[in-house]
Amino acid sequence: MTTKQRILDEALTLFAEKGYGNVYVGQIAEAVGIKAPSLYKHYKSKQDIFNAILDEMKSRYDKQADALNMNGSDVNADANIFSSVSEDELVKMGIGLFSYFLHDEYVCRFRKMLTLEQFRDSELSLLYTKQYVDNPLSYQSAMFAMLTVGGVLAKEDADVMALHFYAPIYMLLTLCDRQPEREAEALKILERHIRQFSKIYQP
Amino acid sequence: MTTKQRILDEALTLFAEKGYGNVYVGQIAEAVGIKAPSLYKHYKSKQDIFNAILDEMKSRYDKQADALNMNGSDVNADANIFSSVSEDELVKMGIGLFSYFLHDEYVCRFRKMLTLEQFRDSELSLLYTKQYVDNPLSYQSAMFAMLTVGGVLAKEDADVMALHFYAPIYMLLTLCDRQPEREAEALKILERHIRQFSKIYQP
DNA sequence: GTCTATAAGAAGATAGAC
DNA sequence: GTCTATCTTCTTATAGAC
Repeated sequence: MTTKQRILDEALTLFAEKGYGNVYVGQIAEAVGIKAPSLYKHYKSKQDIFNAILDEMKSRYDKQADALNMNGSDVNADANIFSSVSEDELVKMGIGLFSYFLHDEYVCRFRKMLTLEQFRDSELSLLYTKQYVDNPLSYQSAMFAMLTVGGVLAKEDADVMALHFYAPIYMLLTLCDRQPEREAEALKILERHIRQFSKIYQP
Repeated sequence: MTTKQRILDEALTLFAEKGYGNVYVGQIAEAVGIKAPSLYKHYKSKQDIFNAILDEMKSRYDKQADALNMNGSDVNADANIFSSVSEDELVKMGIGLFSYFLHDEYVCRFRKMLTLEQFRDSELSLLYTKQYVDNPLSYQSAMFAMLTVGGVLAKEDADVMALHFYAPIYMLLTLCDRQPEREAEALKILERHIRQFSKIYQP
């Protein structure tokens, strides 16, 4: 990993913990193992480092969405998979999504950073909403629409089903960002949530 | 309103917008209409202003919980009310909770401030979780437990029912904190959520 | 590319007049 | 209780040697 990349990595860690305004370039430099003035050979300002993190995030986004099948376009291709999903598979899917968002070292730090900066810039507001609200909901809505057509789940409004499925995952995720010690508890209620979801939406 | 109170009020507004570390005492003073050094006749430091906001919030908490019947202890006393709640009343309750949290001028600013400071201090993490996760869930869990016993709703796990009812409200609330322009849209999906919740939990 | 030295300015807080 | 003036420290950023 080059020094230029290490700067982004350490800066993201610090921004996620303290917020942009509470991190000083000297701290980033120290974390990287160089002196503050050396940073300016790689980035022209502190804001430039922040922008580079944002750019890197955007370039990683498509890969991430593909890995989770969450970019929307693949839903129809996955129709065969979804047309026969079982309760256990739904549990696995929900826990997998939760665990990925919570533990992926890059995704997790980036979400925390966005959480702390979300009110300062409308670009960041939109990015947060897209990544953690709109995209998961629209992907899952398409999924539940197919599951209802396939007769796996009751024929109810798929947008609301997605909300019922995903909103608890989202709330527990933000809870664990604040209080990682509550992860085990969150996983338990998460499983109970999905099993009950599966039960109440039986056709 | 005294100058001392006006300082807290303007500081809270600024902290909720920018975060503690991005607000300077001069900005607070300017918002109040005095010069920075004058602040120090009322509070001994910037941190002291923040602590005073936290103290005020704690003292307001009980009144707020009472107003919403959300302090937990009154649930049993409200058994008569809850034993016969209709779908429309459930919608009204959900929208009322959402609108109160979103529009109460004090609650809203305080929640945004906590959002921006939640990772910096475990006291603030606990406070956020208590106010916006644990207390609403435990109150509603008790409510749904009664509604199931009363035969109004299906006899399912009340903790999970509370999660299904409240998590969408929470997610839409944090969405509107970021993007107030989406409130109308949020209210529509919120009503659809509660009507579908009522339907799928029919006994 | 990294360092030391330092400029330039911002920010929190104090002193003391009024 | 508010002000002006000032202190001290912190912070970003640049200059220039190596």
